[in-house]
Amino acid sequence: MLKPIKKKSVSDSVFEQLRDEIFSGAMEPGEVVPSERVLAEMLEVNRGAVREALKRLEQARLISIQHGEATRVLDFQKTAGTELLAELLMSPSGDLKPKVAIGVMELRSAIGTDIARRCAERSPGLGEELRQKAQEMADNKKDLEKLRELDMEFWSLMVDGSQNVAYRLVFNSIIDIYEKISGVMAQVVADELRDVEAHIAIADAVEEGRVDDAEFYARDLIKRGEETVRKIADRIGEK
Amino acid sequence: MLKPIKKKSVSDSVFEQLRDEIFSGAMEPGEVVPSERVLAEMLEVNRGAVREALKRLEQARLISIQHGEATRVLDFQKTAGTELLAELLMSPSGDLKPKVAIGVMELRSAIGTDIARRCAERSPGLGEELRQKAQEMADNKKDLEKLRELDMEFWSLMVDGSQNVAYRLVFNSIIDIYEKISGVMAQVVADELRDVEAHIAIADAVEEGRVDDAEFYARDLIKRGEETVRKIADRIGEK
DNA sequence: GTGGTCAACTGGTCAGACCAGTTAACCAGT
DNA sequence: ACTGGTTAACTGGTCTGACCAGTTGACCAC
Repeated sequence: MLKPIKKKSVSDSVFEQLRDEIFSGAMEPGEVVPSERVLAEMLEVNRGAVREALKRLEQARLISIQHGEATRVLDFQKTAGTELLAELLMSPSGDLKPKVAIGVMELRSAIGTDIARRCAERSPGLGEELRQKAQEMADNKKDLEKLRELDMEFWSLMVDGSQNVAYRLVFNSIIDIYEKISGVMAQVVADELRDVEAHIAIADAVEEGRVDDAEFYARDLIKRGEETVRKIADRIGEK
Repeated sequence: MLKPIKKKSVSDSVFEQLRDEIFSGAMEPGEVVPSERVLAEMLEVNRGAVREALKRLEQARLISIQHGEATRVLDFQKTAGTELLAELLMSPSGDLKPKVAIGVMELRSAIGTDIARRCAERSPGLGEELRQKAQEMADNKKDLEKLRELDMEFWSLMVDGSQNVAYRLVFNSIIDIYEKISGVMAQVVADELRDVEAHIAIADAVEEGRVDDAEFYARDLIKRGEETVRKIADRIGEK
């Protein structure tokens, strides 16, 4: 199928180039970034475009800008938020970093279990809607990509039910990853996607406010993807 | 003590103003943002300053910009990452939103326990350093602010030890909150800060690779702050 | 040594022009 | 009635070139 063409503006390119330099370690924390005028000259673009890119890098906590002083690279590992996870997961060449991938799956497990618990605690009324979503999954058992979408919606409901904005924001960053590498992801969590019974079990537990059960079923479900990723990473590590 | 003066640039002001409009709901998801030229005129600033602010909002996933089309407000609850937690926690007037605060503490609990476990699993060598940090805490039992800093360093070591970038990024966002409201925070987690024994117990568990113990002690330690915040929030809710 | 001055950086702001993509209304031609 | 081309009026994207405003360090006078 045809897809919309991604346009890249000049400031986007500047942003990406500097971001990759920082992620790759070519520009180290504390190092000074060339001045805006110099950067503009080096990249053969307007200073305004450079400034826009620098503002974005600053917003992403990758650099520190101070009027009058030189702009410096920050240690993004100590300052950035989860919104950078997806970009961090992918090396500039396009393949995934195994260690980061494992980390993401662990994060997913850590919050996923508590999301289920809080949802059961605070929003038992969502049980019915959750079960419907699970039923939809049962009706689409063959289309892995569709399943992935439905599973995402299932969990999105749960996150809403947990009534926790912090979880919501972390969830957003994880979903961001899912959508950027949906093909790989659907494979990795295929086991989870196909287990409609587990989804229903969670829905029932939520509906009846059985917080421990909701957490238990969620943990049991989520851990599979984590283990799959770990196995794949190990295999890559052996090479 | 004297503090450095915070300077605010024009584009910062534009950014904050629009961000608050979005956070407060005054600008709803899907709504169109006035065009750059109009915004510049309304705010009586240069268009370049407006563009820089819009680029930052775009990076923060609060708006969507498309060449030729109108710029639109996104549903930040469905797109933003954890870097916005601190800003989201504080209402424009300056006080804290109880519901968000509870959410942050739950997130802290969810990842904190697994951080301890992974640290014990992957970096038992850190045990000694952790114990030293705990000892430092014992030496500064009276200075709550100092304790808070040391506790932060203790946990930062643990996050390093967990060898999980995803946890690191979430941790960064939480620390960001700690530092923006350090006074309040030190009070809320005072119980945790003063319990040096618990910190040492975790350090020992890490050193000997006792993953379950590390997790258990961490959970026991962290849950106190969570409960404190919940109590305070309940008290506010009663009013 | 203290404090003033100045030049040479840095980033911040600005006005005004033009390029480029999107949309909708209009207008052929089929 | 539909298709496709044209045009005008938006939108954001890029650019030039200027000036304002902090920071630093070298230099100088007291």
